[in-house]
Amino acid sequence: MPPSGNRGEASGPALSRDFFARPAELVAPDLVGRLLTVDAGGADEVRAWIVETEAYLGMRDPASHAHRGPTPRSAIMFGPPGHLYVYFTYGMHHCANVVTDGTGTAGAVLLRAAMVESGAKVVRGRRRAPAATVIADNALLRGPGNLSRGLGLDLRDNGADLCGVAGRVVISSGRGRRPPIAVGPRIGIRRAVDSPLRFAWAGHPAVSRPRPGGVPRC
DNA sequence: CGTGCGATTATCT
DNA sequence: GATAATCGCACGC
Repeated sequence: MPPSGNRGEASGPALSRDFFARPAELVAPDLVGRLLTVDAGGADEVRAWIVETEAYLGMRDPASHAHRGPTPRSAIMFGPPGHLYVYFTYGMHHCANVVTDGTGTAGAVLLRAAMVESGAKVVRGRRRAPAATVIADNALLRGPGNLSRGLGLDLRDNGADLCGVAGRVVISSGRGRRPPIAVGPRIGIRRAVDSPLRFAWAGHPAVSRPRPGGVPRC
């Protein structure tokens, strides 16, 4: 149960479209520490702090789905910033991205992990764990597949506007200091494996493994 | 601590 | 027909 009436204002204003209209490698670290809200005000509301992201640089990035130009799948990344790009992979997982850069220039930030702030019960209901297994709060939204599953994001959310008035998904600025950021190479890709485009909240227990470089152990 | 593997299907060549 | 921005479990050091 939410402890007390912590309304949306405590998380700061929603990020504007201008925030996303920058190169993905700048937006990605800037999204770490922001608050993600899904289904605000509804019975399934979930709020979570973004703790890990990766930047995909469009046509100049061999690892980006947009590398070879627009296709039916990648077209959304060439559109206006501040929208969701959700894709299905490995026959069973969805991954959620935020579209960046200006209209006509492809770019995206993959949301890799988040820490549940409220709505953990809703998330547990979506994660299918083996019977008698309890998933720790830290692990509920750890990994891009688990994050999308736990937040209920799938292909129906592809193209959703993050900056609209009544959108299902909103990212707000948060309050207080920016968290310390650790940087490392991206995970699970076959090409451009060495580019340091993975960004994480340094030392945060909800970050997926392996932890990016320079993070103090424990 | 690390590496390896199978599950399962939308998307691309 | 091949691939894949994953996950969780198995196994070895």
